[in-house]
Amino acid sequence: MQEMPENTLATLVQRRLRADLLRGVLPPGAKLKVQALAASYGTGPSPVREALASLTSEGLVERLDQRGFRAAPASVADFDELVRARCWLEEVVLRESLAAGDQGWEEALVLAQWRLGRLKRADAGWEEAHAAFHQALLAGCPSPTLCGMAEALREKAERFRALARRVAYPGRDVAAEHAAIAEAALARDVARAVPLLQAHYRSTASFVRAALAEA
Amino acid sequence: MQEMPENTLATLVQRRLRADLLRGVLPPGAKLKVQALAASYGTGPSPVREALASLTSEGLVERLDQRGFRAAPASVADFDELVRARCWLEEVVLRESLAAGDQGWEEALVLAQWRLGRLKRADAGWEEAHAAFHQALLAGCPSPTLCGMAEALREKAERFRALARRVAYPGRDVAAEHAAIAEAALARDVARAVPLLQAHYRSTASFVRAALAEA
DNA sequence: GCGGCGAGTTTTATCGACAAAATCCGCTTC
DNA sequence: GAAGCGGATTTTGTCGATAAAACTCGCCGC
Repeated sequence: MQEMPENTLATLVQRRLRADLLRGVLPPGAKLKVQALAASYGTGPSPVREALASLTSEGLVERLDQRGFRAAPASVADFDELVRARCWLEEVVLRESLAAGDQGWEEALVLAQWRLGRLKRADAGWEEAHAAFHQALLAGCPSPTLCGMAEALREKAERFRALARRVAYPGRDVAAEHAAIAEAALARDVARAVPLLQAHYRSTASFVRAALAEA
Repeated sequence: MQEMPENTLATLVQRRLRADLLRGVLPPGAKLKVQALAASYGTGPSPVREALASLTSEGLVERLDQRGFRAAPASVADFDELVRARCWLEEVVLRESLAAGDQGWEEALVLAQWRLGRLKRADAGWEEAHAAFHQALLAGCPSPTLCGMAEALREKAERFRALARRVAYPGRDVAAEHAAIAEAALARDVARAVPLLQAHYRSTASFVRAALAEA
C-alpha cells in the first residue's frame, strides 16, 4: 500500500471534503460524482464513498438512493432555520457554560477574545480566531453532547457565510459585540450575555441573508 | 446484480445495524468486524463499511483509525451526561413546541397519548408508542434541526434502556406522568410542562442507572 | 517465573472490475 | 415544433482480491 501515518485515507478525504463543502468550493446542490472526487483527491472510490456516507449523517451531503450524492442544498429558508435553531440551542449551552465554567474556562475565553481582537476581518486567520472565540465561550458547558451540537451548527453557519462571498457589515462594530459578549459572560450575567449573543447572530444573519438573496 | 426496490443495500444495512445497536444485540465496546457483519447480513464488505462510517458520525459507533470499528461505549457516566443534555435540549424544544404547535399538533399529541395509554409496558408495541408520544410532544417545534437532535438523543436513551435489561419501575405510575405532561402541554403551560418532562426523564434515569450499575 | 521477540494468523483499508440503474441524445412521429 | 421512444453512455452500487497493518501466541533468554 502506501505510508499511512496513523491516519486512514478515508478520514483524510472526509476532512478535505468537509473543508471544500464549508468553504463553498463545492456549491450547494452540486453533484458529487465518486470517480471525479476520487481522481481529484488521488484515491480510489472506496474512501470517497465512506467519507460521503459520513458527511451525509452530518447533514452536509444529501444522498438520493440510487442517484448518488449531492452537496446539501442551502436556501435562504434553510439559513433562517439554522439561525433560529442556533439561537435556541446556544441559549441553553451558554447558560450552562456560565454556570459551570471554571477559572481555566475564563482564561481561555480572555485569551481567545484577545487573539480575535488583534485581527481585522480581512486578515488571514480571522476565521479561525472567530471560531475559536465562539467555541471558548461555550466550552464551559459540561455536556460534550451539547457542545458538539453547537459546533455542528456553527460549521454550517460558516458554510453560509462562505457562500455569501464578500459579505460586508457596514455600520457595525463586530469587535465591540464580541467584547460585550465576553464581558457579560465573564461577569456570569446570563440575562445580559444570552440576548447579546443572539443579537450578534441575528445581526450577522441579516447581512448574510441579504448577500445570499442577491447572489 | 439483484432486484433492488428503490433502496440501496448500504442504507438497508445501516438501518439493521442501528437497530441491532439500539436493541443491545451488539453490546457496547463490541468489535464490529466487517467480514462477520457482512456475512451476517448477507452482503459484501462495502455496504457494511459505508453503514459503519455513517453510524460513526451519528455517535453509535466508534472508529479507531487502523483498528476498525467498535460499538460506542456506554458507561454510566455517559448515560448521566446524555440525560443531562436531553433535559437541557428538550427544555427549549418543548417550549418552542408549545409556542408554535397548531391544531394538528394538538390532535396528534392527543392521539399518541391515547394509543400509549392503551398499552402496558410489557405489551408488544409499547416501545414504539412511547417513542411516538415523545416525538409528538416535541413535533410542534418549527425547527427540524432541533427536532432531529432531540430524536438522536432519544434513540441513544433507548439504547441505554435496552442495555439495562428487564428494568422495572416499582412504585411509579408512568402512565400518569405521561398524562400530566400531555395535559400541561395542551394547556400551553410551559412553566409546568418543562419540569414535568425533566422529572420524567430523571426518574426513569435513576432506575436505569441502578440497573446498569448492577449489571 | 516473566518479559520480550518473532513467525503466523487475523483484520483492516484500499483498489479495480462489473452489473444494474439512471442519464443523455438523437430520431421518429404527431 | 414539441412530445415520446430507444439505444449508447455515464454513473452508481456492489463485489472479490490484495497489501499492509494489527494481533496472537508460543518460544527463548534472563
